[in-house]
Amino acid sequence: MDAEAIKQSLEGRGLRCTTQRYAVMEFLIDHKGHPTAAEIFEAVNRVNPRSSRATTYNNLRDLVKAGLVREVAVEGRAGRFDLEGMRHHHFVCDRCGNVEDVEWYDVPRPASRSLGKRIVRECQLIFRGLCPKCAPRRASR
Amino acid sequence: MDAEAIKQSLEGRGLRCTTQRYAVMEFLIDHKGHPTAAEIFEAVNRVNPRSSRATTYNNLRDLVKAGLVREVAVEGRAGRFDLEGMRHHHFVCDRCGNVEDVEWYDVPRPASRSLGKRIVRECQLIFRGLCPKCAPRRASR
DNA sequence: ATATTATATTAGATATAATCTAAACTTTCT
DNA sequence: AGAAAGTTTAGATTATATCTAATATAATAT
Repeated sequence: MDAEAIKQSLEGRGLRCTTQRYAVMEFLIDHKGHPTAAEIFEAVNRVNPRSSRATTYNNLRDLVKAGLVREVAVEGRAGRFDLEGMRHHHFVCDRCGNVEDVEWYDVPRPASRSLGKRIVRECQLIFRGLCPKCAPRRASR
Repeated sequence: MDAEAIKQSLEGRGLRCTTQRYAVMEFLIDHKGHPTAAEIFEAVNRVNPRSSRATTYNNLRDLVKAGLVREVAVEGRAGRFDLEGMRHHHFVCDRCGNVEDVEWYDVPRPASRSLGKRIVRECQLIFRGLCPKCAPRRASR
C-alpha cells in the first residue's frame, strides 16, 4: 500500500490525511505484530514531526471508528491494534503473551434465536494455548 | 453450587479455601454479568472480613491459572471475569460496552496445517455490534 | 492440641495505560 | 481574508494493575 493509497483510504472515510495519522497507518502496514498504542506512539515519534501521546490515542480511536484499524480483543493490559482488511483470527500464548495470526476461515453465526435483537457487526475468534516457542518439546521448559 | 462444592473445587486444584478466595468464587457464581476486578473487589468487601485489592487480583489470577475462572477477552480497559464451566460465547456492545452471553455452539478448529506447532487450550468467540438496548429502533438514538 | 511450614493477606506505594483539558495550529470553505 | 471545522499539543488526571515486605492463616506433622 503506497502513500497515495493510504491517503485515499483515510479521505474515503472522511478523515484528513495528517502527518500523524498517516504515520500510524504506515506503521501498522509495516508491522503486523499487533503493536500496542505505546509501541505505535514511540515508533511514530522516531520520525518527524513528533506526535503526542494523546494524538496517537485519538488517531487510533478514529481509525478504529472509521473501520480502517481493528483493536484486537486480547485481555492483556495494553490494547493491541492491527489493520482491518485481511481477515485473520488470533492466537494468544498463555506463557509469553505473544499474539499471532491464524489463517482466516469462516465461523458460523449463532442461531438468530439466540442472538435476539442484537445487531452483529463483526466477530473475532481467539485461541489460547502455547505458541511453538513455548510448547514443551523434549524435556525442555 | 453450595459451600462444600466451592471448597472442593478449590482444594481439588491445590488452592486453599480462604475466606477471601471463597468470596470471589461465590460472587462469580451469583453474578454472571462478567464483573470487573474492581466490581468483585468492592462486592467482596461489603461482607466480612474485608479483602484488599491486591488479594482480589491475586486470587483472580490464581483462579484463572487453576482453570476455575476465565478472563473474558474483551478489549475494554478493565479485565472481566466469569466462571469457567458453562461454556458460552460473548457479545460486546459497541455503544454501551456491555458484555452479554451468547448461547454456546461448536466452533470448528483451524486446519492443523495453519495451526502449526501451537497447542490450543481454548477458544473464545467474541461478537461485536449493538445490543438490544442500543440498536436503533424507530427513529430513536 | 501445638508446632511447623508453606501459603495467603495486607496497606500503601508504585507502575502502567488511557483520557481529559483548553489553548494553539491547520485545513477547508465561503 | 475570515470563519468554521477538524487536529494536535503538553501536561495533568484518572483508571487499572502490580509490587513490597511485614503479618496472619490454613493445612500438616508432631
